[in-house]
Amino acid sequence: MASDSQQSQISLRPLERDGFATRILKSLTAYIQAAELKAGDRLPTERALAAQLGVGRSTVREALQTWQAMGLVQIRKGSGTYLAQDIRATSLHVPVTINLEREAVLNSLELRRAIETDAARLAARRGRAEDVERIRAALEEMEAAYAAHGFAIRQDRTFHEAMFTASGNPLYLQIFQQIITRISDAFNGSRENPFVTEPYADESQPDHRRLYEAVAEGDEAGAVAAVMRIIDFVEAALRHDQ
Amino acid sequence: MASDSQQSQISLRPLERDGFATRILKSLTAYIQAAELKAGDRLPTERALAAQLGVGRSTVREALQTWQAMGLVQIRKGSGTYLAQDIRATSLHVPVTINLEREAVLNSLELRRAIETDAARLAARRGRAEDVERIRAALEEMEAAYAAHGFAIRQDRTFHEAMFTASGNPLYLQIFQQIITRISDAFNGSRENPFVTEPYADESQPDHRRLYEAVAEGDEAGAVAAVMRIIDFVEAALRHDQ
DNA sequence: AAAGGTGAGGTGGTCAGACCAATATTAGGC
DNA sequence: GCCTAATATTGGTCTGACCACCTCACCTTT
Repeated sequence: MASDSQQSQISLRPLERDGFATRILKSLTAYIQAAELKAGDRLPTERALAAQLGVGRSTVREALQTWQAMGLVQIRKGSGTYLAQDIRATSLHVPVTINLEREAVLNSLELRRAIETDAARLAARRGRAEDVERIRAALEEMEAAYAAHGFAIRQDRTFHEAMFTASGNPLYLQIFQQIITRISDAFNGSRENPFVTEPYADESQPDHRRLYEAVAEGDEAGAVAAVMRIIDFVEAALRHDQ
Repeated sequence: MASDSQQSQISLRPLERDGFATRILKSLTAYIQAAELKAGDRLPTERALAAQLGVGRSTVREALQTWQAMGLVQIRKGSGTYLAQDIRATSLHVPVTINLEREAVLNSLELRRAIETDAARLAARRGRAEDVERIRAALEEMEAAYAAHGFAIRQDRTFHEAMFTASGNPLYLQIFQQIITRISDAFNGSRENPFVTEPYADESQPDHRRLYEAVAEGDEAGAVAAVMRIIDFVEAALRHDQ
């Protein structure tokens, strides 16, 4: 019986006899590394891949389709297949399914608060000059855009991305970019006016500057507090809007 | 000039003329909902889908391949295609790419600390009897398994999943299941002995019980503290092991 | 010389039909 | 009744064809 429990716990499954698709992707990964292809570069054509790999074109297509689903490549009809990310052999690709219930945006905001406060704290603790400089640049662009047009959605996103980058934990940036913003986009995409949070922007604008200053000065508590206030504003805007 | 900047900000792109694949998936989603198919159920055969949708079989295959990449279906040669998740029309599927550098596990632990402390706090605040009961059941199973075999990896995971469920924010559970544990698995898979944290398990065992008690009593601070100690042990084990 | 229009070739998108390999089902023998 | 072998079903792959779209060089027009 003890051995039974053990069997079900020890991961004993290095079998996985992959189909062609998996092998093609491995081969392609090796090729991409060897050829030093970067994001944006074009891959060989489907016909060329099929010929060089010695498989049918439909098989190549299914493999590439898989990569597209994982966001690794972008297939453009009539043009070619392009790398969408820098690919390394050690990359792990996981699909995440999110049920867009009514509270999905508020839930994502809760998640954002949890990770962004920590990210701000880490950023203030590290205080790398290079990171601080990038945050400052993003901040000034955001303030300029806001002064000019009254909104600065893209610049705001860039600012927070710089924050997450400065935390030194790439997972934070990934979750922000690939989960939180996508939920937000999906939510905004189904509404008439996507600029839900704009009327509140001028209230949170000063806090963005305080956040930058706190990070620059290594003030962890101040950075966390600034993030809390910023997210409070977003949350208030959302609740008011719903 | 102002209009230029505005153009680049306002999202003016509701075009996206999807290929067949996307339309097939939409149609399939509707069918699955209408037929009330649940996870584990078998989908119609590729040939049947092609005939009913009026498209070629290869097109159906590419669409299903996409779903498999997203983890929605499992395709079994010679048997059929099976639903791997309950699918709703409102589900959002995002691919997340993680670079498994050396520090990926420590990074994932940092992420886990950020979201699990918040999840524990929320769980203690809500204190739903049903959730508390499930946590208790998982705790007792874990303690029993640990007393019997000296390890309880699966039960430990179930316990924490019950915690995340009790938080009321499904995003937390998803990130734990689909990102954190997969990073951990990928890391363990490449090592001789996957039970890295086991020698430390008996130290963190009491804290699991304290975490349960804090949640049951609505003690938010106590729950957060217990999570912190648990993750401290895991982190210590990791650092010691590396 | 610069702007806009045109056409040929390249590339992904789709289809049909065929055969293979793994699995599931059925029919047969004990 | 149970095990086994023949058969049917289903996904996996290949081929070759045609279409729709994009690119880009070439040409016309201004």
